[in-house]
Amino acid sequence: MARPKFADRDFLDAALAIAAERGPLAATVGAIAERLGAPVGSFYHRFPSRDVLLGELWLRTVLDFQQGITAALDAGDGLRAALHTPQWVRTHLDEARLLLLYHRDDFLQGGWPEALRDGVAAQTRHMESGFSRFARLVFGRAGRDEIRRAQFLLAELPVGAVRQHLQRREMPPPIVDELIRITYRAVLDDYRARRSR
Amino acid sequence: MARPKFADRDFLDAALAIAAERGPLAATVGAIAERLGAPVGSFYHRFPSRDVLLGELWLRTVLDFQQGITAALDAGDGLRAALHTPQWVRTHLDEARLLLLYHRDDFLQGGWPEALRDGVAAQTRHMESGFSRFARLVFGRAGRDEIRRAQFLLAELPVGAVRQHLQRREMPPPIVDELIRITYRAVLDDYRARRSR
DNA sequence: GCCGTTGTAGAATATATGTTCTAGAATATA
DNA sequence: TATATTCTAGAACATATATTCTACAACGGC
Repeated sequence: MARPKFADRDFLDAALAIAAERGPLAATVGAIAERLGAPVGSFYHRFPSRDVLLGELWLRTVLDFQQGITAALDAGDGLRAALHTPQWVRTHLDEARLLLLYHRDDFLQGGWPEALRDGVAAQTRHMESGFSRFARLVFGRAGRDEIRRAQFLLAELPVGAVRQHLQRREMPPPIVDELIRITYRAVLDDYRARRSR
Repeated sequence: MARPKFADRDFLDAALAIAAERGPLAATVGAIAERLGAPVGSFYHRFPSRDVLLGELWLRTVLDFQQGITAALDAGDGLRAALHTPQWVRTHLDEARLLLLYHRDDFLQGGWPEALRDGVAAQTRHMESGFSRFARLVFGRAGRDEIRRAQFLLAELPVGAVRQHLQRREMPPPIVDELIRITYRAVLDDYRARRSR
């Protein structure tokens, strides 16, 4: 066989760099190949379509991100799970821009490629089970209200607090963690107060 | 002059409907004209470019949104300002999707058209002065830390809490306002506790 | 050393989309 | 009524981009 000059990973990494810099739309097949010094033919030798490449990029990124949250939940530490987002963002600025500044579907021209459907569905399930676990961990049960609060503490709050810094391509300052801590405690206290009434 | 069949507003509204439904990318000149039953020639008779149309759409929407926050600040009611987002979202679902689910620049192909630069700069200033006013209102001063907290309470928190509902095209339920209230109070209390130490 | 396989290389193709151009209809004003 | 102006109408054009196609180079096994 011929000596491969480029690996799958190279294309994924190039796409990540471009997407983090100028948005996922800028990650065209031409731009990716050019950044790598590769011909577009080589691209299509590895990936059946641009959608598959970007889909895989999104998936590998979100899985890496979720791993930290899952680990915190395994350790029974809800606050650490909520603080994982700013932490992860600090060590994965490019990936974080990709993941937290855009929607899943902004990456794709068509819908999700058949080959990735299962992966995306599994990711969704994993995320939802994370919310349930969190709810049970900190609220003691996982009813509708508890899950909604879990989504808030685990996702909306940390992502919201981090967004403006991602947009400026800067690391989230400590005040971000502080705001998350304050809110985390307040929502828990409120829940307990409500229960005991 | 010939009888106009279409007004500027018609094109803006058509673009809004399409963008709210399928994202700003789907608001192509062709799609907008088709939705209106207008020829593309008529489009370019009114707007010098697609970027100008989408830029104007974004501007008119954000100005409408900000008005409610400004009114609340005028009335000296910080909590109402923070709760304005879910309120406004409930009565402006399409506009809210446009504004809160996408970035300013996702609308445009090129940069901001010269004609809109001033408007955007004015909007930015208005927003920043809103944060300052809020900081002074609820914290008593507008230093770096107070402004950061203001951004959190006025923008990141409410927008974050509302996002998942926008994505599902549903009205934010009351729990959203509840979470905002809880967090609002907690951040204020924390600030006062910190000051008195 | 020959051949099939794997990959590089980049030209060619198809399509989508923003923009311009040409033609003609409707209306106000003279 | 004649004419300039404002629009409608949609074909024509340019460009960007995903994808396919053809040619060839490197390497492993025979």
